Amino acid sequence: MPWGGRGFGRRRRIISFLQPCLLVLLRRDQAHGYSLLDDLAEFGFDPEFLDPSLVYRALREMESLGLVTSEWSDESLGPQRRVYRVTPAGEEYLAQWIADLRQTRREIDALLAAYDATPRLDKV
Amino acid sequence: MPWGGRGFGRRRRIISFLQPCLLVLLRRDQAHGYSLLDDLAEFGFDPEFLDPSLVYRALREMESLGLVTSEWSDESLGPQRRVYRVTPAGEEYLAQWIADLRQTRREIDALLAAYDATPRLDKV
DNA sequence: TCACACTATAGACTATTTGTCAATAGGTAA
DNA sequence: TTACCTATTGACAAATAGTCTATAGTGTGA
Repeated sequence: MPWGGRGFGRRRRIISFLQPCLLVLLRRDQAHGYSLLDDLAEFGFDPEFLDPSLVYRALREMESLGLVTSEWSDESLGPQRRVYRVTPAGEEYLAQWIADLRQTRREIDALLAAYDATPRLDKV
Repeated sequence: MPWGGRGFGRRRRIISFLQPCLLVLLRRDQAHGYSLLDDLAEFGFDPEFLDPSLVYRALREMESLGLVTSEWSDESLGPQRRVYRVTPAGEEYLAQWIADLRQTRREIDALLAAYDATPRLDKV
């Protein structure tokens, strides 16, 4: 065959928006999953419709990658909390992620510009 | 159970960047899959690494949704081409998609702003 | 005239990511 | 002792993305 499959190669996708948002919040201050659930509203997540398991899963996955660490804390009332904080590796990773998002932003801008440059025929 | 799963609810995801890009290109002028492969470079896709099957699949899926229509054309040399064009429904859908991307852009901006506002401790 | 390259489309399969749903458990207040 | 809020986890299903292979027409050069 001439070239075979190629996919997107090295190209990173636009999403996994949740994880960088969590890292940015944790960078400000260590926190536990349940509180982050509300803090995410800052980035457009509606706490009312965001399933907590998505947040917990994202945190555990980042921990498995060494981007955050956690420890149990029972300083508060109610059930124990797992408190997360960002590691130096997490800082590095986030920096890349941010660079990626800036690129993504440029690509979205390119699409929006192209859209705006071609007026809809039935509206002219 | 108190609330049960909630996911992101109605929230549309950021991706499927490919499909809106294709619609924007087709809105400019009808085209066939293979030529779109190169045109996508405008939006940051590297034609060298973009697997053609992704483009064809996206086009067929959009056709099944009634966003585009296609017809065979053998006006050219070489194998037959399936030429696509946008339907009014596709126009409507794209308009929503664009609105969505503007929102996405705002959310990315919010994240970037939050990131920039919190200097990295070990670099202060 | 055969091999090869290029244009063009399609299908099957895998992997990854997202989203849903249910379970568990400590504490408080009625 | 029931109901409710905080808090975390796991299993599973659905959707999306990515890889690889197959097919086929046409032109070019050995």
